[in-house]
Amino acid sequence: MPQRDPLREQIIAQYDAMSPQLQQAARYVLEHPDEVALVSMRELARHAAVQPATMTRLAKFLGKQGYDDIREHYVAALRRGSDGFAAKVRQRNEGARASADGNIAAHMLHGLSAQISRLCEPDSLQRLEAIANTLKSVRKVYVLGLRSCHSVAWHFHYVMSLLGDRSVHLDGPAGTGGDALIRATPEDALLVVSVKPYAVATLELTQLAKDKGLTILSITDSEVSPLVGLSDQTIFCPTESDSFFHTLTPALAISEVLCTLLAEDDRPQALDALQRADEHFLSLNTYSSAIPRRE
Amino acid sequence: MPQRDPLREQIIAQYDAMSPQLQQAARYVLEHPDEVALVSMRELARHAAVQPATMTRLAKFLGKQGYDDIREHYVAALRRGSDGFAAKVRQRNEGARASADGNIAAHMLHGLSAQISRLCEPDSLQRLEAIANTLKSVRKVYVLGLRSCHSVAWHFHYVMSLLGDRSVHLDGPAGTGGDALIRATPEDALLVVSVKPYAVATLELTQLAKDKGLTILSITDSEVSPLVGLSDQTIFCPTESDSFFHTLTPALAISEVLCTLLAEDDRPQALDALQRADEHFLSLNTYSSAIPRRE
DNA sequence: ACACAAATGATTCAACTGTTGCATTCATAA
DNA sequence: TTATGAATGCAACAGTTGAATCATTTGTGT
Repeated sequence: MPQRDPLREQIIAQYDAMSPQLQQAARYVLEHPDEVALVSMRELARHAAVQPATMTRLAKFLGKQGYDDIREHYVAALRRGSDGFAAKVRQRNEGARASADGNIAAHMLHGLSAQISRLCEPDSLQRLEAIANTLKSVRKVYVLGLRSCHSVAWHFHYVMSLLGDRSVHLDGPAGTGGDALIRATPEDALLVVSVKPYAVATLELTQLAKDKGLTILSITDSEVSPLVGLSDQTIFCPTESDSFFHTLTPALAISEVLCTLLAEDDRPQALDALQRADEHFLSLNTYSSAIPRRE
Repeated sequence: MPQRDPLREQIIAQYDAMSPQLQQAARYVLEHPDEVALVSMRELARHAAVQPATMTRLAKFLGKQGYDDIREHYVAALRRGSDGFAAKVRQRNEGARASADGNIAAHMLHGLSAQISRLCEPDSLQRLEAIANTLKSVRKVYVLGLRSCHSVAWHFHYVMSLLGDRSVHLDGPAGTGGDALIRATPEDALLVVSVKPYAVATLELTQLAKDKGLTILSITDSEVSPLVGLSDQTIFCPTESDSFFHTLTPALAISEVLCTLLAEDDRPQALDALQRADEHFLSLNTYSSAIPRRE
């Protein structure tokens, strides 16, 4: 499928020699080749969060005479790709063959894609927004997810911790995970993630939080999950997959959507918090090279 | 192949009512739809042997507000067409736009769904299978994912740990995460997950593992990720999302697919391992045994 | 601490974009 | 023929494009 693309290869080859801004521009070009052909340089630069001049400089850096040389390349590629439908038919066939060959991976990915897209049903969206609204209004958010759900809970907490200090992750070594609930009040909420089989510790901690008067929000897998009875609000994530295991990809998607809704609620504050996080990590040398700019 | 194109049909329907010049312009547009998206109006007019103004007039004649409406139509068509794989995605996107009155959640979920479905491209599938094959053949799998990628790495390790003891998670308190590499040998592999911005510690540990002769497999976000140069095999996951944050949902999907491929490789053994895990958890009362009755 | 070079941001400019109003041409009917 | 109205060509427009220039910041070696 990947037709040889000399310019693309050239960009990759010279990438390491570029300045940070040039890298950012180059990376965007690599990831959105069609856009280069379809929009103006300035718009491309805006999307890449880069100065327009940087695109020109990228062209010069690659030895081209100007940005138009780059665009011309991608225009030509797009022309070739779209007109001769021989290429397209070939692509289709390859894809079809791959997925028909009893290819587990393709089948599973299709399934995941469908499950996530099914989360767009009105009912789910409504629940998502409702939970997001509750999360906005509370003082602190305690996040609980054990065993397989740890990844989802942790990720939610991690993103939230970049935005402020309202999130507390209920986890820790030596069974101390629930200790943070000591200071919880009825003005707080517990976001709990659990899918079948439901860990006893999760249910117990949830019950404890409920007794303390916290608002219980849950991400779980079924109407008959034991969490439903304990929760004020619930959103359901599909977990069925081709394999022995439950999938947590839809649950993670839900958690990411929640984070986005929360951040979007107060954009300026979110941007401010992220700015501060950036500076923090910069001074700690946490990340390699440049930290991506946000607009 | 010609998907339903309302504008095209409209042009054909109104063709007979057009003046000769308009017909000439319309004819050229019909026969070279890509050109409309790829070149300027004046150039298009030149190729069609028509006055520039005629193109504007054609747009008005079709009830559009201006030429840009026509161009936008063909740009959109080209965007979708070049995706090749995303015939379904197209429908979804249209649906999303219709139902999304600024609905962030729906838009984001649609995007995630599309990204995952794009992983079904032959190139990605091939990389997935290749990595799975390598993973099958090695002695131990060390799993590394820091910061935002922790969730993916941890989840992979968790699932693998249910299947056997071949997986080692490189994480731990007090910066001891890399210590497990002490006993690593060239017969082992490192599965490393990292997306931009790349944590320095991740790159350093990966380099260390590479020096020790391990096979390096990586899940990362770009051809120009610093991991590419360090890795024997790489699979790419999209990370773009509507929000400030990168999304890790596609990366998690990839990791789950890898787990499935590994488990599927030796079904009986996987089932056996799971059986033993079940018994273990049962004796520990880890999971809530019965789903609570409700009426 | 300093100077120096590279990288980046801001400003400016000529060329080009799509659009519009007006002049010209053309076909047709009286 | 001439009058009439549509179709067409032309020229000028405001806005945008990609590029060049200069000022400022940033990083680096001494």
